[in-house]
Amino acid sequence: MTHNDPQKRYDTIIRKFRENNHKLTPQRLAVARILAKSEGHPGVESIYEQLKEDFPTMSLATVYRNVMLIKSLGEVLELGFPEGGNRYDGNKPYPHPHVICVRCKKIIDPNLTGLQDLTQEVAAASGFKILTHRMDFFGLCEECLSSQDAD
Amino acid sequence: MTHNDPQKRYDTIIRKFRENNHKLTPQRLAVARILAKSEGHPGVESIYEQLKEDFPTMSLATVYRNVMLIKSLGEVLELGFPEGGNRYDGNKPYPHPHVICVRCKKIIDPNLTGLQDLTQEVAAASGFKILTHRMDFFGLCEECLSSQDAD
DNA sequence: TTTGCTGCAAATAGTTTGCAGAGAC
DNA sequence: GTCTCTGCAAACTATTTGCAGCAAA
Repeated sequence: MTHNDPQKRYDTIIRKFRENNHKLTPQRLAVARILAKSEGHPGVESIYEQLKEDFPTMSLATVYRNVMLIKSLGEVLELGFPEGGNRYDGNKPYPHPHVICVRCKKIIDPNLTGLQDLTQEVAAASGFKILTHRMDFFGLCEECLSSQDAD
Repeated sequence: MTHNDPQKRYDTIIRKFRENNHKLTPQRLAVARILAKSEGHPGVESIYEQLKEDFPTMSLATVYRNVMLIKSLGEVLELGFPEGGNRYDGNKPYPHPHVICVRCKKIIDPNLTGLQDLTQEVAAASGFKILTHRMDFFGLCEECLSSQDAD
């Protein structure tokens, strides 16, 4: 429930690449490495910035394509936002609650002990066959609460 | 908890308009009327289509501006989606769970009895001051389950 | 050698904005 | 009469796509 081993996650993603006959390019492996740890739930722009150091010619389009590829393999959870700037979690690629700071955009995984699975109840109440879900809590993190300066 | 009286919701929105010195144009009132009942959680495009009958010159920009105005008055809940096509609920303009059909895009409000408020627990677990939340369940509605034809 | 990948630039689509005329009050 | 609102079209921005050259296997 806490944090998975980034190395194991990385190995799993690479295995999926091989199983599906995708070539192991340096750029692709680098994207996988960042998603495997997914520190801070990075966005495409953040991944791009991290990679530009090692790959000066790196293109944003390549980041998009590889993140989408890994998503299509079921190895990254995409947190899309209507305002744009999607965020990714390749460390825990299954639905789970998130807490999002509306000021600094930090995203963390809360440790909820008493969270029963609502899926059964929702299915019964709605008649739907539930496939997935999304649970986001928005607020201010401790840091942003302390520094209650202006915007 | 079920459905609010559209007339009362409409009156509330109009009152907010007056209180904040916004002019009561026919287009604005028409948007408010549709949001007050919010049947099926309409999107901007849907509102636009409904209004074009009465206002042949109606512009999409006007719908956007008035929906945003009503949102800024706290009288409509915006359900934004990363794929675009935001949906609105002016009948229950406060956070509540939604069940969304991934095929026909229907959105309903499930009647969840045993839903304790997780906000307290999330706040304790994360240190955040929680301001709002979003809870979406995605799946297939009964109609789409029955007609299991192709896409 | 073959096939898929990358980088660049152009295209896309939902939403927002500038501006001039129209309308609420 | 004043000031906001509307309608139109252009702008905006995150993301996607076409294409030619390049690299993995």
